[in-house]
Amino acid sequence: MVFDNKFIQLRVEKAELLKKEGFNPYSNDSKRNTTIEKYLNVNSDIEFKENKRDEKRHYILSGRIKLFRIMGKASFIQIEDESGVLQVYVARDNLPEGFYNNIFKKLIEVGDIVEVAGYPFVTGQGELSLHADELRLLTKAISPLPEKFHGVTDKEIRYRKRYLDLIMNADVRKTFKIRSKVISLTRRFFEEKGFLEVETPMMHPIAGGANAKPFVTHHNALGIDRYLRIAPELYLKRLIIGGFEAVFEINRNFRNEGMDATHNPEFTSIEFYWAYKTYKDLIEITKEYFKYLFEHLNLPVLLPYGDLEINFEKFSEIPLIESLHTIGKVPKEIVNDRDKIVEFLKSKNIQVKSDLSLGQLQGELFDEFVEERLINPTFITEYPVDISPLARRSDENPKITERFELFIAGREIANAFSELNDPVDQLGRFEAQCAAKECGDDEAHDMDIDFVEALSYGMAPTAGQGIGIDRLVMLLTNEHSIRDVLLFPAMKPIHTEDKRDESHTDI
RNA sequence: GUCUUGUUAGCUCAGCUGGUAGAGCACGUCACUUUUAAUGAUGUGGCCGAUGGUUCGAAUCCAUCACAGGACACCA
Repeated sequence: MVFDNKFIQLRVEKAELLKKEGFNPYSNDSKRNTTIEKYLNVNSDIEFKENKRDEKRHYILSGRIKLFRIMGKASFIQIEDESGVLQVYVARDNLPEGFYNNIFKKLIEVGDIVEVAGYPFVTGQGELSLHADELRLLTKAISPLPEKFHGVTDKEIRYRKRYLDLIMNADVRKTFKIRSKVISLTRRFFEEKGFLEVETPMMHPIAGGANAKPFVTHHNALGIDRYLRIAPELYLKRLIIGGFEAVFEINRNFRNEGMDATHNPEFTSIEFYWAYKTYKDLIEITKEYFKYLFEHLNLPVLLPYGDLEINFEKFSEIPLIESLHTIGKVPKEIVNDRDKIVEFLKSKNIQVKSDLSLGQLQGELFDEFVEERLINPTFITEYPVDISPLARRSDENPKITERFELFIAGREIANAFSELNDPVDQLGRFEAQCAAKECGDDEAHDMDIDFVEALSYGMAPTAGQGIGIDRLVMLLTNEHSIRDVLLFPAMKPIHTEDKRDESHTDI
């Protein structure tokens, strides 16, 4: 049974007793007329009043009981609502005859949600409190809360029962409020710039726009498989072709890959596309975007992140090949020589597939020696074309693309480029990806002939960018696991899924 | 996927080289009308993650599994 725990049984009995006494343990008639935060602000003058109280003021507040201190004929309880914590003084003689001894002390406890009415006063210890003349149970909690001092610290419980984590840990609520603000500010920033928010499909016939393994689902009516999207890119570009000149989408992507501190199977990104612009313009708007976030979130430009301090006034820009030498300390003479790179990697005990191209090997060098050293915001530019199947070639050097990735605290935060709009080139790149797939690269792009056809109608020169919102929020909230910025991170089921699998077959 | 650490009361945690399972909080009972994790007294509470094995005897040793944390690998 779900409720066979003895502590729960006791509480269920209390709920029954309350019903017998004529009190609904789940009443639906809250009369709350202010929040705790407002109450504390409005009554901050009470300490200067005579007797440190004002019996003429009267408020009704609600919240969950977090602490319960009974001292004979009077008690202090602490209640918490979304806005804050309030101490309430509850004395026998201020309540109806018998209520304090028989109901309050016996049947109401930590975890319950109550409504209190009374006037403001300041205690001998100097805490602005509420002097209650009425106390009512709104909701009985039949499961006891975790320990009042340590709370829940077990990560497994915190992620699986996020509601408990939120009840017990005020900072967790704060983190998710910041997350919400980041998304709201992001939306506002791009709207103010004239971008149009759009929604493109989450179920794709071809999983394109990134290199990743997709989740597969099935459409019964059509009898066909669909892929949960790994990126919205190819749809957003179709909209640019259609004549929208600035679009963005903030939404979930799904990638069927491993889970760790920076990867969750579903994650949120913003992608935006801007016609008649280049990746150079994106560097500028990205700097502006960060400035906007920092101003509106009141964050210091020298942002602490773990042991690091990141300077958000110090954005720098460096081409990938150059960074290999200047930041990664890879000998200058080898970075453009395929064989020498292979030899170098071997000497460092790094295993790579034998058939990698020069561009791919340069990417390996970057991942290995440069990425983790990029602490202050750094735009790495001019990516090799072989690792950028959707980016426009540089006019000066067809081997590299007009692309950048933004790295902060050793992590990729954004990926952007001037978009490839030559349909013939795009077709060729898809074909190369397909060849790679034949050779065992199961994350290479699939051919999307419909997209190539769309391009053939002409896409204005366009720049586009994706930003990982989860990792951005991690950075801004000083969290080091993606699970701490996702309300409900993916977790393995506790019980075996045998039954589920059986029922699955007859769909 | 590999390595590593953990899983004991509702929660936070002890439990040594194997010998009848412990504390604090919470809960029950009693006392207490200005406390701040209130306090004092007293009591209840456990399939020691699961399954096997070794042993006269296992929370403890061994193996397998499950879940979680960390590191690495994979992953642009």
